[in-house]
Amino acid sequence: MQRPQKAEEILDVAERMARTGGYQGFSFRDIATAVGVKSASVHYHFPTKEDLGTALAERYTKRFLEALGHPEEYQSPQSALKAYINAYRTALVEDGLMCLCGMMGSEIAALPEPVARETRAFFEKNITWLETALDRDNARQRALRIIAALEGGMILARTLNDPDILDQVMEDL
Amino acid sequence: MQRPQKAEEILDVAERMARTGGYQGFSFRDIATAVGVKSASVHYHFPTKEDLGTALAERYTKRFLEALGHPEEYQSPQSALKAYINAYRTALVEDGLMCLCGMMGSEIAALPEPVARETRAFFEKNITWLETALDRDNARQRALRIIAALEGGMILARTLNDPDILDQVMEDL
DNA sequence: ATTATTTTACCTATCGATAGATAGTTTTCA
DNA sequence: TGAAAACTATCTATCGATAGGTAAAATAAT
Repeated sequence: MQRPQKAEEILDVAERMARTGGYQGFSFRDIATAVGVKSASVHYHFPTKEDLGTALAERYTKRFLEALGHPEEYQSPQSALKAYINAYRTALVEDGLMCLCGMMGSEIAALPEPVARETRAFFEKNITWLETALDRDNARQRALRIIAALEGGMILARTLNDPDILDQVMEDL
Repeated sequence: MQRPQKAEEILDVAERMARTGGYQGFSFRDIATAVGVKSASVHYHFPTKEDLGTALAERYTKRFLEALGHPEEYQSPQSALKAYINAYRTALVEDGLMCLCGMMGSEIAALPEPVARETRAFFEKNITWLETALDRDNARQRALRIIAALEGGMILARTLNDPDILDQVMEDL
């Protein structure tokens, strides 16, 4: 069930492109060139763009949640929240990129259904993670607020070219 | 200096497309078809896509701020904020579309510089508007938080197909 | 030898953009 | 006033580049 190494390489390149220009921001040709193969080889691993987009969102969601671990394992809701916010900060500062699903979420009405479904799944799972981590009244509302602030904060920080904005937005939230 | 009627029609159609699929989400051909002319005629009014994208962001920003009016004219910071939030809710619920500049902001690294500049201007002007409206300590930070919550809230509301999410995110903020 | 992978070579459709032409309108000026 | 010139807005036709996608042949790995 594990993916061939080349397929992972393709996903790596495609993810960077998608987190820069969205679903329409990557092409088989450009990916192939960056990986050092022909575009037909990309089609071999991911027959259609829909397949590639779906795999992209799936892997992104899986990695994101795995990096966080289980919310119950944190010592306090505060430390879990801190880790959650830090995951976004890392994406923004170290990768210098948007959140893949924030990107594709804003394009949701233009996505093929399977890609849209997987994008939705990212947010649903994130909401659940935060609800569990926060564990008190209005947990869902608080989860929504945190995710919205992070996604919007990333847009602001990147657009205005000031990574500190993300921290300013999240301070004491 | 006023734009021909046809040019406005082109911008109307292009805006709807851009607010669905981003900067790469509209094409001269699709716009032309929707307006009922040939793509060469769209190029006549807007020579390059860069020109069209810039005009799109400019007009969007102008209309958005004009609809809000001057922040000093509101009776209280609360009522100004309420009006500001309502502008986003209208965009989401009535138009059923993302904020144009939230959309393009997430794509910022993939935009031609003039389009990126105009997108930045939207947020700078919005921050200034809110800073004036709020008028107290930490006004900039509060402005950033409000805009981030609204842009992120729109993404969540649209992705999860639940307009109420925007209100839940903004409640008492 | 068989399977997994990649390549060559191509297809159709669309992209942004341009050239050249043509009516219709507006402006200039003798 | 009326002819000449310029401008507006559109068209047809085409460009080179790129999009996603496919079939068949070649190569690599087991």
